[in-house]
Amino acid sequence: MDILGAALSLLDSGGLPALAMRRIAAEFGIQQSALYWHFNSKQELLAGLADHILDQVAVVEGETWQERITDLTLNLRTELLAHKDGAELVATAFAFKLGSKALFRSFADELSRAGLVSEEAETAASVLLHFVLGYTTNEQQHWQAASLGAIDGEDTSSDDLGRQFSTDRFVGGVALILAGVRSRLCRPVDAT
Amino acid sequence: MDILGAALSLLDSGGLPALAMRRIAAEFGIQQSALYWHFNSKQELLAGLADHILDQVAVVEGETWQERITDLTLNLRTELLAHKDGAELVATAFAFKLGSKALFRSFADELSRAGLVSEEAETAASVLLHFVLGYTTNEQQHWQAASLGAIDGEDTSSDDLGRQFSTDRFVGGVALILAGVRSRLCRPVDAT
DNA sequence: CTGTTCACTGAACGGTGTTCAGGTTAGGGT
DNA sequence: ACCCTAACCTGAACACCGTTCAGTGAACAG
Repeated sequence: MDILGAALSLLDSGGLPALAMRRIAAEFGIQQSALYWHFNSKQELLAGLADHILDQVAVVEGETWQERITDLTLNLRTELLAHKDGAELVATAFAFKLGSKALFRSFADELSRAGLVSEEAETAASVLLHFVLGYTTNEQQHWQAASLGAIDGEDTSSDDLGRQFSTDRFVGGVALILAGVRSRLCRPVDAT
Repeated sequence: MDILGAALSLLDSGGLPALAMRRIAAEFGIQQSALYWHFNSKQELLAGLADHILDQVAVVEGETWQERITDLTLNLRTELLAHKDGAELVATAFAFKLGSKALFRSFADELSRAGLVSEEAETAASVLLHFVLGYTTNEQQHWQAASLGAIDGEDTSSDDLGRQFSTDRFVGGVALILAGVRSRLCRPVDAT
């Protein structure tokens, strides 16, 4: 299924607007109607592309569970930022189906292993995922809009929103969530 | 500007797909091209509609700051669920511009008043907003898909994802974040 | 030689956001 | 009474979009 490869290179060069069925088909050297033999709809194709991107997130080897989860969020963010409109694509595909449930399980399992009961682990995984996807989507759109405005000569240095997005801000959000997780660990007396 | 009123009633009855420029114009009794005198693009119209929806979130009067913030997230979620595709609309408009920065400030100010330094207050506000928007978007799409499947006779009772969405799950996520916030409050010695 | 499945073509259908030149009203300045 | 300017809107087009469907050819099993 190298159609997704063609779609990915199209995404990298032109962003989400470039992902039209006609363009994907042309990039793959095919007629647009032929795509509907491989995918039932464009939404399914995009979901497949999102999964294909998420498959590339590097696996993580940290000392403590907090390092491992932080690294996982950072790797995820890096992979999303690696493709133009990558965060928005994955975020919408994630909403479409429960999008790459594997990723959700990665977080939930790590949190379970850390000592959370499964329901709280899933809650925390949900909070983490929504933050990573939402924050990174905003961040990426901000940078891309800024680089577009730079061409048009917009003033971007006095942009006080600019300091709102950074790796430090990002890990700050993750750390806040993990602080909440820690408080859930100490409470039960029989923490195995 | 009652165009937004026409658009809102159209959203309530038909969801996001009903928000086509032609349909909005027809509902308002106007030609579609006339909409471009009032808004520069569809995206601006949608952003205005999102703001119009967010203006309706009830103001909150709680005892403690944690009650106030929890109530604020609940009111926000309620307002998003009140309109078909409301959560998705607001989430995408929120990404477009910093969408109703007023809402962000409501959270950040409340957290500042609780005793967080301003940078951490903004981080926590960001985490809260992304969770509310992301979770509610997923939740709404799940219910709407389920009510569509119910017509087609799909089995919805054995859906193990069904238990993933509820008010309790939602406040659980908020509570987890607030637990993280509390841990930030006790750390500085001179917590005023 | 026949039949079936796979992979695809070519052409169309109905819909979309956006643009643009031009028309219509209302109101203020002189 | 005149003109001008601004607000507001029309009508028609433009260039796309996702999706469908009847048909074509190659590969391959019996």
